[in-house]
Amino acid sequence: MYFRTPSISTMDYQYKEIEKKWQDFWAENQTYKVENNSEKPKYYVLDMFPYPSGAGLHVGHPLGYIASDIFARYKRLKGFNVLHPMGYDSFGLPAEQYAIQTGQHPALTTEQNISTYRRQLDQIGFSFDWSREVRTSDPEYYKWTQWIFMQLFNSWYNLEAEKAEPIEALVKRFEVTGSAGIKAVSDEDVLSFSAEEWNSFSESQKQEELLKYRLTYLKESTVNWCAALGTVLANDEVKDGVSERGGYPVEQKKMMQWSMRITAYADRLLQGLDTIDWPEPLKEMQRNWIGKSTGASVVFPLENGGGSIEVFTTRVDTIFGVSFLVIAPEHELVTSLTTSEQKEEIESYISQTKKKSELDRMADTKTVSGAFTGSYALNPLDGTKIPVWIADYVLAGYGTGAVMAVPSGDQRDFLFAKHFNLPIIQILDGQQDIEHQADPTKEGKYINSGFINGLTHQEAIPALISKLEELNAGKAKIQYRMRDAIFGRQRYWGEPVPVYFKDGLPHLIEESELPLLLPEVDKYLPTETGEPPLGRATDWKYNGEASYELSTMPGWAGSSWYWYRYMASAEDRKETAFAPKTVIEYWKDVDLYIGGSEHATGHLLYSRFWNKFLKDLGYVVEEEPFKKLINQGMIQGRSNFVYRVLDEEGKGTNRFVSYNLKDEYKTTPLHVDVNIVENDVLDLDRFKKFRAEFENAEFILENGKYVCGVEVEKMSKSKFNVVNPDDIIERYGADTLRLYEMFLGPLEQSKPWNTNGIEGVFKFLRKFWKLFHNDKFELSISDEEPTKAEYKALHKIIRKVEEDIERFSFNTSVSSFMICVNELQELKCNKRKILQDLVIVLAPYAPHITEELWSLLGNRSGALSYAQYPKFNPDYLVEDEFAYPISVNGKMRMNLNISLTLEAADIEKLVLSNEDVQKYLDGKNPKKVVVVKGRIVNIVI
RNA sequence: GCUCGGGUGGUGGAACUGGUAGACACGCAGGACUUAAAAUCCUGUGACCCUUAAAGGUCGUGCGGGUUCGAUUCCCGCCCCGAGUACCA
Repeated sequence: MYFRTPSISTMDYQYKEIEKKWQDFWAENQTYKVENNSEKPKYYVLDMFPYPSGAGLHVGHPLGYIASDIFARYKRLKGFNVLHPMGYDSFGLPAEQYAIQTGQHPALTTEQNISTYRRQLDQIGFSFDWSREVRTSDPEYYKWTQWIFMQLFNSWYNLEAEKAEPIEALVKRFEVTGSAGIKAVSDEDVLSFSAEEWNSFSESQKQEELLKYRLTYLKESTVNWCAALGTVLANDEVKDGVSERGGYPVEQKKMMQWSMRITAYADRLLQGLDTIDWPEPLKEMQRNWIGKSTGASVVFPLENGGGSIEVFTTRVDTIFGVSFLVIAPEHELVTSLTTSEQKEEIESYISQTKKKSELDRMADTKTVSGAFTGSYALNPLDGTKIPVWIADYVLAGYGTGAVMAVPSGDQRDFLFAKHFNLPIIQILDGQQDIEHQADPTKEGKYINSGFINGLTHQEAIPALISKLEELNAGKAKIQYRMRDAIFGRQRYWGEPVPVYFKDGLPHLIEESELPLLLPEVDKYLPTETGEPPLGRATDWKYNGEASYELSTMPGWAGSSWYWYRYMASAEDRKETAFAPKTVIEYWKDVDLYIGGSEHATGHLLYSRFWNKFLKDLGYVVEEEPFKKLINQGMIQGRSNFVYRVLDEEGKGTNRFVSYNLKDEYKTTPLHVDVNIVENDVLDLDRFKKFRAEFENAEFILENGKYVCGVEVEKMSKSKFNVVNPDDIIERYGADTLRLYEMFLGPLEQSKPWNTNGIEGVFKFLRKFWKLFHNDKFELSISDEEPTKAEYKALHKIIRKVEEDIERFSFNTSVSSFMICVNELQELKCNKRKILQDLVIVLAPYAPHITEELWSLLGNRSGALSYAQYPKFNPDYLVEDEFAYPISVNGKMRMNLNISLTLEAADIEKLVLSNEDVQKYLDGKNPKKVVVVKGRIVNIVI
């Protein structure tokens, strides 16, 4: 027997002292500092880093971090060299909005917010290697974000090689063979020129042309302009026609903007999804966002010569069913197509459309509207005259902004044709009921369709494509929904773009001049002339003369490569690369990434894009950055309500009625701070202090208690339902918080925060503590050989936790820990051979209490984190008997203990001869007896 | 509308490949200890029926069907909730 006197252990479980002690120990001893060279296999566990907001962490934020920390700690025990870093996505709008209101520099608020976050994170006992922290707003970091921007500027996408290449390679080809034979992803308006012509271009002509090929480029394009935020927004930052942050209106506006040629990677981004282990809904969202459709582009010549309308269609086989063309009201040909008779009608329709906001236009998809231009196009295959209409159901931004309308096959075209009385032509004998609705079928043989009459869908498509190619009137085409990403923001708190302007053309600054620091400004608002805030910086010129780009980079810039910066240790960061090549070759990619699904089409798509680009240039080694990804569910708020009694006039009194009695009164519900409610029972004294007006409140109680109402809502201050992890830790400790967040349910499911069950988890830890101590709370450990039952309890949990962690089922291991401790308590087990292994198994979940017990057991402090996970021995679980459930006609009737050495035939005999079974048989012979060894017996009568 | 999740006790949830539905925990009820309270421990707890009790029976995983010796799990049809997306030609 071991006894230990003074110190923490002579008392009940003292989580506060224990947790403080070990958090300090880990920090002082740099327990979780990772080396970049190791004999061990690597494992990279990454969390989506937070934006450090002023509100601090609430109880929902750490959910994913706890899961990833358990995983990281588990992998260490399993002998992996684990990279588990944390940092801050510290550029962003809220700090800047705050700066605008208060004049305080965003760097300052950001710094303060970060220290709050850090304090809160440290309290939870994460095993992060803080020596590798990154902050996207740190010049030492954004230097490399700017550097990557420069690489993009200096690259083009070669479709033959299917990868990005240095722009010099393109220049060389222009110099030797001109533009002929170049297959590149570029703007549409690229010039055709010979080598001689290229060589005779002026420098600025050359630069202008190259800009059309660069992977980041400046171009006049239609952007989402948000006046309230004073900036453009990317498509993924606009939701339902309003800004995602703040919900301000967004309008379409033409502006000169930096863009990223992400469309060059559309197909690789799509293909890559098949190679990574991500949640299916997330992959689906990315597929939809990329929106690949295979079809054909067809050119319809105009009747009066001079020009044509190009359309994109996925059903070129329906071309003989086209009875009109529709172009978007914004289409560039609208003016020239409009005849003088139709001018008034068209103009009134366009002004009508403009008045409709984006939101109305999306909401109202039922009403059919449009106007006839007065002009006709010709079907390129048979010369049929086809009227050209405009309508707002055709979007300017997709395809060519023009469609060929086939009313018999497309419901929208059908409605339009019915409304304006246009012909509906059947094209397949398989189409049904086209008097009443369109039938998009591909079944049957073509009719009314010229040379494809009698063909099937399969046969018609290639025949049409080759015919169209022959006539020079169309070709097969693949269309993507995804657009190039706008990359500039007219804001202050972001990375400056390392570009200056000379003769109206952009030029990169020298690499040696990085980082281009964010200049000081007097105010964080646009200038009087409407330029972005950087326009306020005085004397901010390149070489004292040339203007810098005044936009800054968008929020996603810094987060599109940060996982590589973590690979670089503090020493590595002195080197001249974002991370040393050897280090990137060691860590390669992220093995497990945990974060929210809200980043599906933003961060996760841009990161994959930049990763592929960096790989093309040879800076990184993997095509996909995040091998496995898990979405943690959202933790919603759980609001509590009190019910204020109303008097006859409907005015609020100072009486409050308990939830189940409220229907007997006229009441109005009132949010009450969830922190003064426990298990939905209101703490009356604290309620009286909650607000001055409640000081003399009276209560109508049920069973002596005031029961509150409950509703699930978003966690927010105004609903008084925010639960701060600090409060939970104060009351129960970090280990309880960690276990409880996992115990709440499956990681990926969204669920409301509800502290109702937290006591059970806390009790479990106290029981666990007691296993090591006697009634006087003195350490009491036995070196005796454990019994079979004790070994069995231990080895059950060893295996269970392994299985659970590998499938990210953290909630079920917590239950199993409880079962194990209950069993050991029952067995009064205090044997070292059992408890020490149990300490290791529990360590990833509850690192503080286990460290304390580990050292109380006489082990070296801190060594627990790198201990060896106990080896599961199935021998301990072997049973010689099993209580077979005996079913009769599928209904479980009883259990019979039968030796597991018996085979099916013997079991059957044994069961049928049993007295109780005989009762069910009632003298009859069973029709069939199913025996599954070790599982079940089913008797069919 | 389309796509993807999900419907299990009073509550959170468990049941991993078709094999004892409701583990574990909360809550609730009763009891022990205590002058008392807290803490702790013990017992019970899906619904209904029968019974003094022991025991027993019927129903039961959103609804309706199917496959199977056996279905929360597989198949078909429907209802409800949540998320994403939306005139994408």
